[in-house]
Amino acid sequence: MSAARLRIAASVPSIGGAFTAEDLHEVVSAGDGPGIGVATVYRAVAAMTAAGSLAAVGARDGSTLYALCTGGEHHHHLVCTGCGTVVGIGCPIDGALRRSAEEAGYTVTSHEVTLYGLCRDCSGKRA
Amino acid sequence: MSAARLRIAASVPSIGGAFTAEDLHEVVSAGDGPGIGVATVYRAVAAMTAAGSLAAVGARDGSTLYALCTGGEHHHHLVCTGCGTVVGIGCPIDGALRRSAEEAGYTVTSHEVTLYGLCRDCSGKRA
DNA sequence: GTAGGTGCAAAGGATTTGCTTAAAC
DNA sequence: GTTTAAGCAAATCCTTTGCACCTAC
Repeated sequence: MSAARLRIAASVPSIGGAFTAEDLHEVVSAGDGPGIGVATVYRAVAAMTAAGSLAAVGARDGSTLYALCTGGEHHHHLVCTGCGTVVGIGCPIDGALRRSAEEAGYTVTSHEVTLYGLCRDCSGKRA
Repeated sequence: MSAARLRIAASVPSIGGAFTAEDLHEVVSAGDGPGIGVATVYRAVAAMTAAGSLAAVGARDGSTLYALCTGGEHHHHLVCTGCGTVVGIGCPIDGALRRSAEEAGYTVTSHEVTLYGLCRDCSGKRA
């Protein structure tokens, strides 16, 4: 792995939640050392998404939101719309739903599930 | 409702499935009468989405996919990746999942669920 | 020595916005 | 007569790509 990708990978956890490519580029560029190009950030994000360590968790103002993702078993994400923190959640696409889809003649090949809400802190601040 | 919106609304069912704004503009422009601007199509789509008669059902090549949506009760969509046909499905976000989110300190405010698969026809063609 | 990655800048595409004109109530 | 929307074009924004250079194996 190259130095640029290492720096990018190291910057992701410091954001602590969902981020856009622009956010990430900003954080990476804020660090020391030479500048890192936007294209490199996009390429790294694409690579990490393909590798399963990042996941797209929605969009904000037309740009894609990404978040750190445990590469483990199948799950989805719950994003706090207040602060951007993300937690993993189980997959709600169970046998019954899949079966009803098959009764309609469909073979389900993939699915996307994302929940949005407020975390404890943001919920409290809002009250 | 204006003539342009009427023509746009009338064109949507003729597509018979998911479509991009560009698709819709093409179909609308293919009809008789004067041309309809791209901006008008986007404005109409936004209005119909806000009204609940259209829904965003994913993306294709960076452009948003829309589909006709019964404005009725809460549901989600299953999109055929072969031909673009869309069927409504029940919401799998049940009490258990919501409760587990609340145990994590989150108040769920909204969610997105989209399934992708192959309809009977496309599944057959593929075999 | 070669393959892959980087940086910069430019290209590409989708969507939005400004402004003037036309239509509806 | 006023308000709302259309139409056209330009602008904006996110993302991808081309290309020359550099680094690592």
